[in-house]
Amino acid sequence: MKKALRSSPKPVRPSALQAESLRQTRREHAAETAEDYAEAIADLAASQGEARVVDLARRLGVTHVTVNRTLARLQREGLVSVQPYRAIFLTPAGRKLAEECHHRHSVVVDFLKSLGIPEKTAEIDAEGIEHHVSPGTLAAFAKYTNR
Amino acid sequence: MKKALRSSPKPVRPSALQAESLRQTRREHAAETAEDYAEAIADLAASQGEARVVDLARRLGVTHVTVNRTLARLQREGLVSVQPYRAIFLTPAGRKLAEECHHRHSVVVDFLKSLGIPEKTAEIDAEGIEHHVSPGTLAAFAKYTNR
DNA sequence: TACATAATGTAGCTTTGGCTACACTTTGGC
DNA sequence: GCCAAAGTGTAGCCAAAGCTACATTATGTA
Repeated sequence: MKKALRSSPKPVRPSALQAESLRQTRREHAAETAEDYAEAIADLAASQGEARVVDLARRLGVTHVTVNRTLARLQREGLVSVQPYRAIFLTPAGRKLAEECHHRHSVVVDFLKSLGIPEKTAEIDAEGIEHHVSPGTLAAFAKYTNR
Repeated sequence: MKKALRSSPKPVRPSALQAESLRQTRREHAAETAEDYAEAIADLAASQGEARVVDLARRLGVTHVTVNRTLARLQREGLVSVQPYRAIFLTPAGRKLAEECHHRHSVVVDFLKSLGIPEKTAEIDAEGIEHHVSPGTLAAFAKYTNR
């Protein structure tokens, strides 16, 4: 084998770190859906009294079928409580998650706006960014916003 | 139906905007993998002369099987060129993507570090954030870093 | 040159999250 | 109280991205 060319034992850059970062990013991904749902359910409950499947579907931009199946998973995971043809409720764990998400979302949006980014762009980018912000980075964002 | 409670025609918050944001975030998601692969291949080619499946697997933190199947997709999409048992090459489109990603990654990492976030955290968070940063936000990041 | 080992490829499974099409419940209004 | 329409549920399809187990190819070295 051409040792010099193929898989040198100690690569120039710490690929192990990058691999771990990417692995973490991927792991987070399943949780992102849960966060979006929790936040949407909390919002709907606050603004309309209860969250229904159609409302969630509209809100999340998917069909009611996808909402249904995802809710089943979230129930397995103990975040929501669903009964056929009834409104959707967050469990205490789900409520906690929703609150954390809402807070994180606000911090990210405010931070982006304080950088001079227009509201609409800030909202769109925050939706993607918020799930990947570590506590330390979130704190730095908050600190900058209130500087 | 309880009109007041269920799916009021004009919700308080612009849920259509949120739905669109989320839809966009999801759409981007398939592209994230492509970006990670393009960047990794370019990096490996630069540092080791060529990119091989095992190197990519190590780098991305997945098995060689996953790398293989993903490469097949990226070839369908015209980003890489692969031949059995041969090194992996980026097409011009793939190279362009890799350069953009590398640039975006650098900007995000430098920005986070300039906020006082430690290098390691900055790297990890950037890996998740970089795929969701719009051009406008990226420009704002760069401007802040060089302020 | 032969062969052991590393690299690569393939088969087939899983989960997640999309979808359409169709079936069944609820419910508001007549 | 009926019934159409809205809401909800189910069946079954797809693609992406992960995996293990096994088969095949390349290649450095003895």
